Amino acid sequence: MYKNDWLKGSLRTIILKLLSEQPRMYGYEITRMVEDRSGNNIQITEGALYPALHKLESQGYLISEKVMIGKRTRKYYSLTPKGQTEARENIEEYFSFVRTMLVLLSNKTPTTL
Amino acid sequence: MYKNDWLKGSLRTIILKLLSEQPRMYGYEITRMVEDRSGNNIQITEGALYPALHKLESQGYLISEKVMIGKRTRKYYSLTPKGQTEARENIEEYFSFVRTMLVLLSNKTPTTL
DNA sequence: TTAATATACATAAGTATTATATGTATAATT
DNA sequence: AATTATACATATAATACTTATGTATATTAA
Repeated sequence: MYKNDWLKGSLRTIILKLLSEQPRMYGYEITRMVEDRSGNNIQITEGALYPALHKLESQGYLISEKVMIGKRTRKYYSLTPKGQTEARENIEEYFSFVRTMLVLLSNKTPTTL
Repeated sequence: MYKNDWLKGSLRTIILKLLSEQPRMYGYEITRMVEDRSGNNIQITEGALYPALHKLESQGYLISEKVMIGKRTRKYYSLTPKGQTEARENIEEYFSFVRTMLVLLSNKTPTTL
C-alpha cells in the first residue's frame, strides 16, 4: 500500500485505462480490478472513486446507465467517443511522464536515453 | 510540460534523489537540474519548491547553510543521515509504485510480471 | 438464524501538495 | 539602460485525495 501522494492524478488515468479495455464497468468492479491487478498494492477508496467518476461523466468523457441487480442498483460507466480519445492521449502522456521521471531518478542526461 | 497532477508527491522524491547524488544543492540549482534532466518537461515552481525544502528541513531530513555569493545569499541543502535513509527508501518505493502502475496500465496480471 | 462480511452507491469534511501571484534584491547580458 | 537571470520567500487558491459517515441489499459463516 502506497501511502504517498503518488496516486494523485493517476486515478483518472486508471479509470480511463480500464474503461478503454472493458466495454463497461461499475464503480465497485473498478476497485476490485485495481486491487487485483496491483496485487493489493493500490487501493482505491470510494470517497475518491465516485467523485472522480461523476466528474469524468460531467465532463463528457463517460456515460452511465443504471441497471437493477435484484433490488440493488448498479451504475455502469463506459467511454464516450470523446472519452476514448482522452483515454488514448492521457495514457500515452502518462507513459511519457513516467519515462521522464525514470530519467530524472536514474541520473541520466536526456541524450543518453 | 505535464499539466496533470502526476507530479504530486514526486517533488519530494525528486529533491531527495538529487541530494542523494550531489553532496549539497541550493533551490535554484535544483530547478535548473530538473529542467535539464527532464528536457524541460518538468518545471518546478518556486512556490512549490521552497515550502517543500523547508518542510523537509523541519522534519529533519535536510540541513541548510547559508553562503554569501557576492552580496546575495545562497542556501545550500544537504541530506541528514535520517534524510539519506529516507531518500533510499522513498526512491525505492517510488520505483515499486511505478512498476505497479505500469502493470495496471499494461493489462497484465500480477503473476505475468 | 443471526451475525458478519461483501456488494453497491453516495457525500461531507479535512488534509496536503501543488500552481499562481506577489515581493525583494543582486548580477549579468543585450 | 533595459531586460533577463539568479536567488530567496510567502500568501492565497485550486484540487485530488483520505477519512468518516450514511443507506441498503446479498451472501456467507458461526
